[in-house]
Amino acid sequence: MKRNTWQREAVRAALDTAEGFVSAQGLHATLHATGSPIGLATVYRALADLAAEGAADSLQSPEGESLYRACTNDHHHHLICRNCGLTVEIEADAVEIWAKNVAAEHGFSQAAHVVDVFGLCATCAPVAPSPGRFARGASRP
Amino acid sequence: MKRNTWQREAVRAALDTAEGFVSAQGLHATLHATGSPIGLATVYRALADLAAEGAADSLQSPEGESLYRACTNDHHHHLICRNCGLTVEIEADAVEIWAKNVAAEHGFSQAAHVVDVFGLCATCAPVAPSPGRFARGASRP
DNA sequence: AATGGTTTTGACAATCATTATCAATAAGCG
DNA sequence: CGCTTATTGATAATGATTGTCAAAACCATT
Repeated sequence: MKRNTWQREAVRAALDTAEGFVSAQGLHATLHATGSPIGLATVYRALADLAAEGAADSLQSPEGESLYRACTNDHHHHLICRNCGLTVEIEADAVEIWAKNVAAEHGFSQAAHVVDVFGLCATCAPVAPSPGRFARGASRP
Repeated sequence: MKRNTWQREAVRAALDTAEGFVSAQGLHATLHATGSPIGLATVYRALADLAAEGAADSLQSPEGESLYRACTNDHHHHLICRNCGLTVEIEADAVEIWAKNVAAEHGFSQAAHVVDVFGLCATCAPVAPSPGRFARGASRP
């Protein structure tokens, strides 16, 4: 049976509050900063559960960290500033269809896709390109 | 000055030979298996160099491992079997344009994108879904 | 072919995110 | 309230990747 604990609620609340994507480590740090004594392992578990039940979605930053964000439950992709982490949700029906088709054309089933765009947002574009949390090169366009 | 060493050639050759994407660890294991005494750190460095100079492209498996593949130097994306690692190169001009546009529309510059489709290939679809090297859920479609 | 200045290598330690362990705790049912 | 069992959390373990640094290799030059 699944039980409701204040820890899980805390993680869910912190996720809802967070702007853009956050790492499990970052979320744990945030929670601690607000006085919550929640354990790190618990944050990982709660995030994994939320992602599994569709209440959060996850992606990997180019450095390989897993990032999570509260999910509005409809499918979308993300435009992420590689300097400040600002995230914009983008809808892309065209891409959805394309992904499904291209998989089918090659005999693939159960297709999942990773479609995310990293760049510099209008605010960060002028500043020095200090490699922030979202730096290392993805597959080059 | 950049120097040519047999180690770098070995990595390049092993990459060319490999089917689909391989991890640095895997490539190192393969090289050892064929008798090469190359060091693990060297494989990492060689792969990073190859990726930096555009001779290889890299992506992250859903588990967060960095995977590399010899690059044919024109830009494309990948359709990857999450069970056996079979990789199909796919071209997607439409997606290229879409990514560029969506970034521009939101004031983003220097856009890079991560567009890869994971699924089960025709061969693996029937077999039991044993979670192979490419298992954990990406952003759900 | 020998020399010398630099780059590269490789064994190993260090780092860092994530997962496993397992006794102690707390949820929810009766 | 008491019992059963899922959950927590401190810590150890894991596993990929990167840093360190002396020794070896590369290559232009002599």
